[in-house]
Amino acid sequence: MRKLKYAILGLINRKPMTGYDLTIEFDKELASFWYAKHSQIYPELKKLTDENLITFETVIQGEKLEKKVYTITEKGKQELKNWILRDEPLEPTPKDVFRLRAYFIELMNKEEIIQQFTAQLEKRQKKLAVLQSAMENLLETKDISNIISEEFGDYIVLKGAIMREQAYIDWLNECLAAVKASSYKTPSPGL
Amino acid sequence: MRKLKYAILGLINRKPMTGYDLTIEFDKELASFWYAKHSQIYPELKKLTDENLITFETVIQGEKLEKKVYTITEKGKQELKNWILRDEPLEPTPKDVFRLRAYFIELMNKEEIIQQFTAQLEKRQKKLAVLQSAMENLLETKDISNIISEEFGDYIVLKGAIMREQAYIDWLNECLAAVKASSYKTPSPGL
DNA sequence: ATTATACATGTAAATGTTGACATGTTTCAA
DNA sequence: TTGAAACATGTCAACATTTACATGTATAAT
Repeated sequence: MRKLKYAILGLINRKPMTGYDLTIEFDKELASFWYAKHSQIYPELKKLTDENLITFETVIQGEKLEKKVYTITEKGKQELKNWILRDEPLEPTPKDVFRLRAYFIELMNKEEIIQQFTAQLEKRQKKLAVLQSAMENLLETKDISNIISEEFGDYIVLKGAIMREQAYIDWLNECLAAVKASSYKTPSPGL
Repeated sequence: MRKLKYAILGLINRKPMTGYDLTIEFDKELASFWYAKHSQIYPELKKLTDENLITFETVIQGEKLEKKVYTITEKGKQELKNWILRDEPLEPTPKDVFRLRAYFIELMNKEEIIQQFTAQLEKRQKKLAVLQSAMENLLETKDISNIISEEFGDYIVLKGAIMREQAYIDWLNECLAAVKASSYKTPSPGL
């Protein structure tokens, strides 16, 4: 599968980067659809170098701090272009711990259900707000008129992330409304 | 983390099951938010048994086929109830290979983009249709009026899956509309 | 009768991922 | 000037997950 391979190849293809830059990029720009820890990135960079898909140049930062700036090779570009056009079957739906808890709703009483769903809703709303302000910023600073551009790629995945979060929030609100409307009364313990 | 532990505990809490039953359950009922292969399930059942969270009874099916029917213990129920009320921070957004490809849109030309997004749209629409017919069936066969019930749990996660797929489809349609409306012309090769 | 499919349970090697350990430099603010 | 935060690169053990290997029974249709 080697998905991390293509995530890294795609990023380095955009512009030469260090392992540290990749780590930041995964945390910031790709966070809404991919992530990787530095402990996974550095070994993968070594592997890609061994496979001649990337090369690096050691650059001295300041007095003595060495960093490795990686650049994609022709071979790397070919593999990347080959991957991007592959038509693969739909992945299994990703795991979601909150939905797993929601499925086992029979283990909670009405108050606990409302508490759980409300807490989740608040977290999701905060996340949505962050995405929306990122979108405002993107629209102010980037030109997305050319669909064959990194900027348009940035735009559509952010748009997708906002729509996904909104749908999650809509679902949580629907669940909360149904639960609150329910006449089921939690038996008072000890009465 | 041991998330599979709680998925299994929750299912066995609903009713006693074999490892095979769990495998089917993950593939069918839980597919929209969890999954596990039998090669992961059997060792986990062994572990949960060692931890006294479940016990099993060997049942003979037909002449000699042995199956192990697992039942949750009191200790298992306690751990499950404890887990369901835990308030944990939002998980990182799940990885999504299609969004990763979409992000690197600059690697495709207009025709390729339309082809990729259309193919994805068709797959998602088929998936949505499956979910919608599952919902029709659920509403016909199950009573979801009691919110503290397995049936209501089944209902809300299915509702959530439908809303999530619809949002994905809406996003794909928006992307396709933007791409098709774009005046950017792919340079004809060789002219 | 035979055969395909579903039922049933496991293990082992490889791969993917996380969390902790380990080390050192540079920059900026107090 | 000193201390915190950011910059920078790595390894290792443990855990999670997949793929392949491995075996056998029961049932239903042909």
